[in-house]
Amino acid sequence: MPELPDVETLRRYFSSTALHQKIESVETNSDYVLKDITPQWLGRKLSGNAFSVTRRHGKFFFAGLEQSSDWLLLHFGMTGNLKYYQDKDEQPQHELVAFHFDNGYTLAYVMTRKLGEVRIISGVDEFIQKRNLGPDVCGDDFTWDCFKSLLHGRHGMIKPTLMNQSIMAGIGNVYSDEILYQSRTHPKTPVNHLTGDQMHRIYDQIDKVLRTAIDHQADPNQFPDSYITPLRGLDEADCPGCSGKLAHLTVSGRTSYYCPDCQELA
DNA sequence: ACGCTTCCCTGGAGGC
DNA sequence: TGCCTCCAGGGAAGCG
Repeated sequence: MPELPDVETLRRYFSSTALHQKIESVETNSDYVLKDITPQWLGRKLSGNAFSVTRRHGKFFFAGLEQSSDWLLLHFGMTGNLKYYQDKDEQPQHELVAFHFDNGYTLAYVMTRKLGEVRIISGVDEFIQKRNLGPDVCGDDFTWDCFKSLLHGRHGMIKPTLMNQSIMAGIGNVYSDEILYQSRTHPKTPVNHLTGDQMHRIYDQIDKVLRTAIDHQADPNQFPDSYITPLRGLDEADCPGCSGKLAHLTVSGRTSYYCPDCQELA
């Protein structure tokens, strides 16, 4: 479920392992995830070069190159991961693309369900514009005033609004549930029915929940006891905040976990 | 403008 | 054991 905290954790992993090493070759085991490029072209673009810097916007990861203005773009879909390894017997299953470095190590782009994306792009800001991505919800420009104006005039339900990457970038199904649980808001609340206080709670919890998740390497098992993310998928789990049970419903085609008592629909 | 459905993909779970 | 169906979830596309 790579959402913002997962991708940020992967970005840090990439930065701590794969920077400033000469890329010897690039091996593509499934070209399904390659968009607009061939394995040969990907290899030609990267071989002999080195990654020098990383960026993230929402759920998109970018690695800049030392001797070129191009960027490698990775999107991790629902099941994407990275693994840096040396021995061949450590090679992960479902390694779709392998970046081989001249120090003998390999960085693997791993994904069971192939709903990911690998591209070479010429500019990050240009890509963000072209994809029509909203501001990154952990970015400096995602202020309270910004959040207010993004919601202004909208009539849709709050959960799909938080998940809409062209309104704001980074929140997916799992973390929208946590943010709404922590701010005691029903996922189906129409945006124009939110009170000012409720909106402020949601804004505060976007920051709090995502930073808490990043601080714990996006591992739900390490999240605070007051969080419901670790309880996803359990049947009739106890609500951490009241004596009731958690429930789930479908909102715009996705399963939403919530507490019917703590998150009443106004 | 918004929500709903369908599709993409694959592995794990549950029913028969 | 094996087959079938459903589900997970990010995102795009098409429809009403």
